[in-house]
Amino acid sequence: MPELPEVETVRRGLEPAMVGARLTKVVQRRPDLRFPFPDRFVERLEGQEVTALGRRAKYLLADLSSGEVLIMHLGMSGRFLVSQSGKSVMPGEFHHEHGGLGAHDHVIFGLSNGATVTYNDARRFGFMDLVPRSEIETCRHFSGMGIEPLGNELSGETIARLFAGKRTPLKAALLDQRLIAGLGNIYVCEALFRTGLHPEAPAGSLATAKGRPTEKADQLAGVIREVLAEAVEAGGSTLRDHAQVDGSLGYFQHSFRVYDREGGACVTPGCTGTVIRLVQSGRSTFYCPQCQAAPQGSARRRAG
DNA sequence: AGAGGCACCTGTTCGC
DNA sequence: TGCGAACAGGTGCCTC
Repeated sequence: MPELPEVETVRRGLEPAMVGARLTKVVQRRPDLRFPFPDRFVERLEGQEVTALGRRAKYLLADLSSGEVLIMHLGMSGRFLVSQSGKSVMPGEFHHEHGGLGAHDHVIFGLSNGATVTYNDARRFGFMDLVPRSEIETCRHFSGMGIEPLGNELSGETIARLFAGKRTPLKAALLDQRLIAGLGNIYVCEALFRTGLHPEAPAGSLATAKGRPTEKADQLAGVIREVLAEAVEAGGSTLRDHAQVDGSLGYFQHSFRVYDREGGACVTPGCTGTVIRLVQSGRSTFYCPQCQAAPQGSARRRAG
Protein backbone atom coordinates (compact mmCIF):
# COMPACT_ATOMS: atom_id res chain seq x y z
CA MET A 1 0.00 0.00 0.00
CA PRO A 2 2.83 2.33 -0.26
CA GLU A 3 3.32 5.50 -2.12
CA LEU A 4 4.09 8.64 -0.19
CA PRO A 5 0.49 9.44 0.85
CA GLU A 6 -0.10 5.93 2.16
CA VAL A 7 3.17 5.94 4.09
CA GLU A 8 2.35 9.35 5.53
CA THR A 9 -1.08 8.04 6.52
CA VAL A 10 0.59 5.15 8.32
CA ARG A 11 3.02 7.52 10.01
CA ARG A 12 0.21 9.66 11.34
CA GLY A 13 -1.57 6.59 12.60
CA LEU A 14 1.46 5.13 14.33
CA GLU A 15 2.64 8.37 15.87
CA PRO A 16 0.22 8.55 18.82
CA ALA A 17 0.73 4.88 19.61
CA MET A 18 4.51 4.84 19.43
CA VAL A 19 6.06 8.22 20.15
CA GLY A 20 6.91 8.62 23.80
CA ALA A 21 6.38 4.92 24.44
CA ARG A 22 9.03 2.29 25.13
CA LEU A 23 9.38 -0.89 23.14
CA THR A 24 8.82 -3.43 25.89
CA LYS A 25 8.60 -6.54 23.74
CA VAL A 26 9.59 -7.12 20.13
CA VAL A 27 8.80 -10.32 18.28
CA GLN A 28 10.59 -11.02 15.02
CA ARG A 29 9.02 -14.07 13.42
CA ARG A 30 11.38 -14.71 10.52
CA PRO A 31 15.00 -13.95 9.71
CA ASP A 32 14.26 -11.73 6.74
CA LEU A 33 11.75 -9.81 4.74
CA ARG A 34 13.10 -8.56 1.46
CA PHE A 35 16.48 -8.32 3.17
CA PRO A 36 17.72 -9.97 6.35
CA PHE A 37 16.89 -8.09 9.53
CA PRO A 38 19.99 -6.38 10.97
CA ASP A 39 22.09 -8.22 13.56
CA ARG A 40 20.58 -8.41 17.04
CA PHE A 41 17.44 -6.64 15.77
CA VAL A 42 15.25 -7.47 18.77
CA GLU A 43 17.95 -6.71 21.35
CA ARG A 44 18.67 -3.33 19.83
CA LEU A 45 14.99 -2.40 19.98
CA GLU A 46 13.77 -3.74 23.31
CA GLY A 47 13.92 -1.18 26.09
CA GLN A 48 14.28 1.76 23.74
CA GLU A 49 11.90 4.69 23.73
CA VAL A 50 10.57 5.92 20.41
CA THR A 51 11.34 9.62 20.50
CA ALA A 52 10.01 10.62 17.08
CA LEU A 53 8.40 9.07 14.04
CA GLY A 54 9.28 10.64 10.72
CA ARG A 55 9.04 9.90 7.04
CA ARG A 56 11.39 10.34 4.12
CA ALA A 57 9.87 9.52 0.73
CA LYS A 58 8.28 6.08 1.23
CA TYR A 59 10.32 5.24 4.32
CA LEU A 60 9.22 5.45 7.95
CA LEU A 61 11.89 6.51 10.43
CA ALA A 62 11.48 5.80 14.13
CA ASP A 63 14.06 7.59 16.26
CA LEU A 64 15.10 5.58 19.29
CA SER A 65 16.55 6.72 22.60
CA SER A 66 19.65 4.64 21.81
CA GLY A 67 20.52 7.03 19.00
CA GLU A 68 19.63 4.51 16.35
CA VAL A 69 16.85 4.94 13.81
CA LEU A 70 14.51 2.11 12.92
CA ILE A 71 13.99 2.36 9.16
CA MET A 72 10.87 0.69 7.81
CA HIS A 73 9.79 0.26 4.21
CA LEU A 74 6.43 -1.27 3.32
CA GLY A 75 7.30 -2.65 -0.12
CA MET A 76 4.15 -3.48 -2.06
CA SER A 77 2.02 -5.14 0.57
CA GLY A 78 3.32 -4.00 3.95
CA ARG A 79 0.72 -2.89 6.50
CA PHE A 80 0.72 -1.81 10.11
CA LEU A 81 -2.08 -2.41 12.53
CA VAL A 82 -2.34 -0.79 15.94
CA SER A 83 -4.32 -2.56 18.62
CA GLN A 84 -4.78 -2.01 22.34
CA SER A 85 -4.09 -4.58 25.05
CA GLY A 86 -3.16 -7.12 22.45
CA LYS A 87 -6.65 -7.17 21.00
CA SER A 88 -7.02 -6.36 17.37
CA VAL A 89 -9.37 -3.50 16.64
CA MET A 90 -10.42 -5.45 13.58
CA PRO A 91 -10.94 -9.03 14.71
CA GLY A 92 -10.58 -11.47 11.87
CA GLU A 93 -8.99 -8.99 9.52
CA PHE A 94 -5.45 -10.09 9.60
CA HIS A 95 -5.42 -11.13 13.21
CA HIS A 96 -7.16 -14.33 14.08
CA GLU A 97 -10.25 -14.32 16.23
CA HIS A 98 -8.51 -15.26 19.45
CA GLY A 99 -5.96 -12.48 19.29
CA GLY A 100 -3.50 -14.80 17.57
CA LEU A 101 -1.20 -13.95 14.73
CA GLY A 102 -1.92 -13.99 11.03
CA ALA A 103 0.24 -15.90 8.61
CA HIS A 104 2.02 -12.77 7.43
CA ASP A 105 2.43 -10.96 10.73
CA HIS A 106 6.22 -10.70 10.70
CA VAL A 107 7.07 -8.22 13.45
CA ILE A 108 5.12 -7.34 16.59
CA PHE A 109 6.01 -4.35 18.76
CA GLY A 110 4.65 -4.36 22.29
CA LEU A 111 4.69 -0.87 23.79
CA SER A 112 4.82 0.43 27.35
CA ASN A 113 1.51 2.25 26.86
CA GLY A 114 -0.28 -1.04 26.21
CA ALA A 115 -0.49 -0.67 22.45
CA THR A 116 0.58 -3.42 20.10
CA VAL A 117 1.84 -2.57 16.63
CA THR A 118 1.89 -5.43 14.13
CA TYR A 119 3.69 -5.39 10.81
CA ASN A 120 2.04 -7.62 8.21
CA ASP A 121 3.46 -8.11 4.72
CA ALA A 122 2.24 -10.92 2.49
CA ARG A 123 4.73 -10.41 -0.30
CA ARG A 124 7.63 -9.50 1.96
CA PHE A 125 8.95 -6.79 -0.32
CA GLY A 126 9.19 -4.54 2.72
CA PHE A 127 12.18 -4.43 5.05
CA MET A 128 13.48 -2.95 8.29
CA ASP A 129 16.92 -1.71 9.18
CA LEU A 130 18.71 0.00 12.06
CA VAL A 131 21.09 2.88 11.37
CA PRO A 132 22.67 5.44 13.72
CA ARG A 133 20.90 8.79 13.47
CA SER A 134 24.19 10.44 12.50
CA GLU A 135 24.51 8.16 9.46
CA ILE A 136 20.99 8.46 8.10
CA GLU A 137 21.84 10.82 5.26
CA THR A 138 24.74 8.70 4.07
CA CYS A 139 23.33 5.22 4.65
CA ARG A 140 22.64 2.98 1.68
CA HIS A 141 18.92 3.71 1.76
CA PHE A 142 19.15 7.50 1.58
CA SER A 143 22.41 8.45 -0.09
CA GLY A 144 21.51 9.31 -3.64
CA MET A 145 17.82 9.67 -2.86
CA GLY A 146 16.00 12.43 -4.71
CA ILE A 147 14.13 15.43 -3.40
CA GLU A 148 11.11 15.24 -1.15
CA PRO A 149 8.07 16.09 -3.29
CA LEU A 150 6.20 17.79 -0.44
CA GLY A 151 9.29 19.75 0.61
CA ASN A 152 10.47 23.17 -0.51
CA GLU A 153 12.81 21.82 -3.18
CA LEU A 154 10.06 20.81 -5.57
CA SER A 155 9.51 23.51 -8.19
CA GLY A 156 9.39 23.89 -11.94
CA GLU A 157 12.94 25.12 -11.65
CA THR A 158 14.08 21.94 -9.93
CA ILE A 159 12.18 19.69 -12.30
CA ALA A 160 13.82 21.44 -15.25
CA ARG A 161 17.23 20.99 -13.68
CA LEU A 162 16.67 17.32 -12.87
CA PHE A 163 15.09 16.42 -16.21
CA ALA A 164 17.12 18.58 -18.61
CA GLY A 165 18.63 16.59 -21.44
CA LYS A 166 16.91 13.34 -20.49
CA ARG A 167 15.25 11.44 -23.28
CA THR A 168 13.76 8.92 -20.88
CA PRO A 169 9.94 9.04 -20.81
CA LEU A 170 8.38 11.39 -18.27
CA LYS A 171 6.69 8.46 -16.57
CA ALA A 172 10.03 6.78 -15.91
CA ALA A 173 11.69 10.00 -14.79
CA LEU A 174 8.94 10.68 -12.26
CA LEU A 175 9.19 7.14 -10.92
CA ASP A 176 12.97 7.45 -10.53
CA GLN A 177 13.50 7.81 -6.79
CA ARG A 178 16.98 9.29 -7.37
CA LEU A 179 15.33 12.39 -8.85
CA ILE A 180 12.10 12.84 -6.88
CA ALA A 181 11.53 10.34 -4.08
CA GLY A 182 8.07 9.25 -3.04
CA LEU A 183 6.00 9.07 -6.18
CA GLY A 184 4.78 5.69 -7.40
CA ASN A 185 2.66 4.36 -10.21
CA ILE A 186 -0.67 5.81 -9.10
CA TYR A 187 0.34 9.37 -8.35
CA VAL A 188 2.60 9.66 -11.39
CA CYS A 189 -0.31 8.71 -13.65
CA GLU A 190 -2.60 11.12 -11.85
CA ALA A 191 -0.10 13.99 -11.90
CA LEU A 192 0.63 13.58 -15.61
CA PHE A 193 -3.07 13.59 -16.37
CA ARG A 194 -3.75 16.70 -14.32
CA THR A 195 -0.90 18.47 -16.06
CA GLY A 196 -1.91 17.33 -19.53
CA LEU A 197 1.43 15.69 -20.19
CA HIS A 198 1.89 12.53 -22.24
CA PRO A 199 3.62 9.78 -20.24
CA GLU A 200 5.92 8.98 -23.16
CA ALA A 201 7.05 12.56 -23.70
CA PRO A 202 10.78 12.91 -23.09
CA ALA A 203 11.55 14.16 -19.60
CA GLY A 204 13.89 16.74 -21.08
CA SER A 205 10.98 18.43 -22.82
CA LEU A 206 10.15 20.14 -19.51
CA ALA A 207 13.31 22.22 -19.78
CA THR A 208 14.07 24.85 -22.41
CA ALA A 209 17.34 24.79 -24.33
CA LYS A 210 18.74 27.07 -21.64
CA GLY A 211 17.63 24.71 -18.89
CA ARG A 212 14.78 26.92 -17.77
CA PRO A 213 11.49 25.38 -16.70
CA THR A 214 8.73 25.30 -19.29
CA GLU A 215 5.24 26.34 -18.31
CA LYS A 216 4.37 22.66 -18.01
CA ALA A 217 7.25 22.10 -15.61
CA ASP A 218 5.91 24.78 -13.29
CA GLN A 219 2.42 23.32 -13.58
CA LEU A 220 3.67 19.80 -12.90
CA ALA A 221 5.40 20.86 -9.70
CA GLY A 222 2.18 22.37 -8.41
CA VAL A 223 0.12 19.40 -9.49
CA ILE A 224 2.42 16.90 -7.77
CA ARG A 225 2.07 18.81 -4.50
CA GLU A 226 -1.66 19.09 -4.99
CA VAL A 227 -2.36 15.45 -5.77
CA LEU A 228 -0.16 14.19 -2.93
CA ALA A 229 -1.72 16.63 -0.47
CA GLU A 230 -5.23 15.63 -1.51
CA ALA A 231 -4.34 11.96 -1.13
CA VAL A 232 -2.83 12.46 2.33
CA GLU A 233 -5.95 14.38 3.30
CA ALA A 234 -8.06 11.45 2.13
CA GLY A 235 -6.07 8.98 4.20
CA GLY A 236 -4.30 7.55 1.16
CA SER A 237 -5.66 5.14 -1.41
CA THR A 238 -7.00 1.73 -0.51
CA LEU A 239 -6.67 -0.78 -3.33
CA ARG A 240 -6.42 -4.24 -1.86
CA ASP A 241 -5.75 -3.60 1.80
CA HIS A 242 -6.70 -1.13 4.43
CA ALA A 243 -4.60 2.02 4.37
CA GLN A 244 -4.83 3.14 7.98
CA VAL A 245 -3.43 1.61 11.12
CA ASP A 246 -6.83 1.24 12.77
CA GLY A 247 -7.98 -0.89 9.85
CA SER A 248 -10.05 1.82 8.20
CA LEU A 249 -9.86 2.59 4.54
CA GLY A 250 -8.34 5.50 2.73
CA TYR A 251 -10.65 6.94 0.11
CA PHE A 252 -8.46 8.70 -2.43
CA GLN A 253 -9.04 5.79 -4.84
CA HIS A 254 -12.47 7.30 -5.47
CA SER A 255 -10.70 10.37 -6.80
CA PHE A 256 -8.56 8.60 -9.38
CA ARG A 257 -9.04 10.29 -12.74
CA VAL A 258 -7.09 7.82 -14.86
CA TYR A 259 -5.41 5.19 -12.67
CA ASP A 260 -7.08 1.77 -13.14
CA ARG A 261 -9.73 3.35 -15.36
CA GLU A 262 -8.81 1.72 -18.67
CA GLY A 263 -11.71 2.05 -21.11
CA GLY A 264 -13.46 4.61 -18.94
CA ALA A 265 -14.57 8.00 -20.18
CA CYS A 266 -12.16 10.84 -19.60
CA VAL A 267 -13.38 12.99 -16.71
CA THR A 268 -12.36 16.27 -18.32
CA PRO A 269 -15.53 18.24 -19.06
CA GLY A 270 -16.19 18.20 -22.78
CA CYS A 271 -13.48 15.63 -23.54
CA THR A 272 -14.68 12.63 -25.55
CA GLY A 273 -11.49 10.64 -24.90
CA THR A 274 -11.23 7.18 -23.37
CA VAL A 275 -8.61 6.24 -20.79
CA ILE A 276 -5.88 4.10 -22.34
CA ARG A 277 -3.60 1.63 -20.61
CA LEU A 278 -0.11 1.12 -21.90
CA VAL A 279 2.90 -0.64 -20.44
CA GLN A 280 6.07 1.31 -19.77
CA SER A 281 9.06 -0.50 -18.32
CA GLY A 282 6.79 -3.31 -17.29
CA ARG A 283 4.24 -1.22 -15.43
CA SER A 284 0.77 -0.04 -16.35
CA THR A 285 0.37 3.58 -17.35
CA PHE A 286 -3.10 5.09 -17.65
CA TYR A 287 -3.74 8.29 -19.59
CA CYS A 288 -6.19 10.15 -21.79
CA PRO A 289 -4.79 10.45 -25.32
CA GLN A 290 -6.83 13.57 -25.94
CA CYS A 291 -5.98 15.51 -22.80
CA GLN A 292 -2.38 14.32 -22.72
CA ALA A 293 -1.13 15.29 -26.16
CA ALA A 294 1.23 12.94 -27.94
CA PRO A 295 4.87 13.93 -27.57
CA GLN A 296 6.52 15.86 -30.39
CA GLY A 297 9.75 13.97 -29.81
CA SER A 298 11.64 11.78 -32.24
CA ALA A 299 10.14 8.56 -30.94
CA ARG A 300 6.70 9.56 -32.16
CA ARG A 301 8.02 10.95 -35.41
CA ARG A 302 9.62 7.64 -36.16
CA ALA A 303 6.48 5.78 -35.26
CA GLY A 304 4.26 8.08 -37.22
C1' DA B 1 24.09 6.89 -19.08
C1' DG B 2 20.00 4.91 -19.35
C1' DA B 3 16.50 1.67 -20.59
C1' DG B 4 14.51 -2.83 -20.39
C1' DG B 5 13.97 -7.19 -18.14
C1' DC B 6 13.86 -10.05 -14.47
C1' DA B 7 13.88 -11.10 -9.63
C1' DC B 8 12.03 -10.97 -5.13
C1' DC B 9 6.89 -13.11 -3.00
C1' DT B 10 1.85 -14.07 -2.26
C1' DG B 11 -2.80 -13.10 -3.22
C1' DT B 12 -6.60 -11.92 -6.21
C1' DT B 13 -8.96 -11.68 -10.38
C1' DC B 14 -9.95 -12.95 -15.04
C1' DG B 15 -10.57 -15.88 -19.01
C1' DC B 16 -11.27 -20.42 -20.78
C1' DT C 1 -15.74 -25.34 -10.16
C1' DG C 2 -10.98 -25.60 -11.55
C1' DC C 3 -6.78 -24.07 -13.32
C1' DG C 4 -3.36 -21.27 -15.25
C1' DA C 5 -2.17 -16.64 -16.59
C1' DA C 6 -1.90 -12.01 -15.68
C1' DC C 7 -1.60 -8.60 -12.60
C1' DA C 8 -0.67 -5.79 -8.18
C1' DG C 9 0.97 0.41 -4.49
C1' DG C 10 8.36 -1.07 -5.01
C1' DT C 11 13.02 -1.45 -5.85
C1' DG C 12 17.59 -3.64 -6.84
C1' DC C 13 20.55 -5.91 -9.88
C1' DC C 14 21.74 -7.53 -14.29
C1' DT C 15 22.22 -6.96 -19.03
C1' DC C 16 22.67 -4.47 -23.59
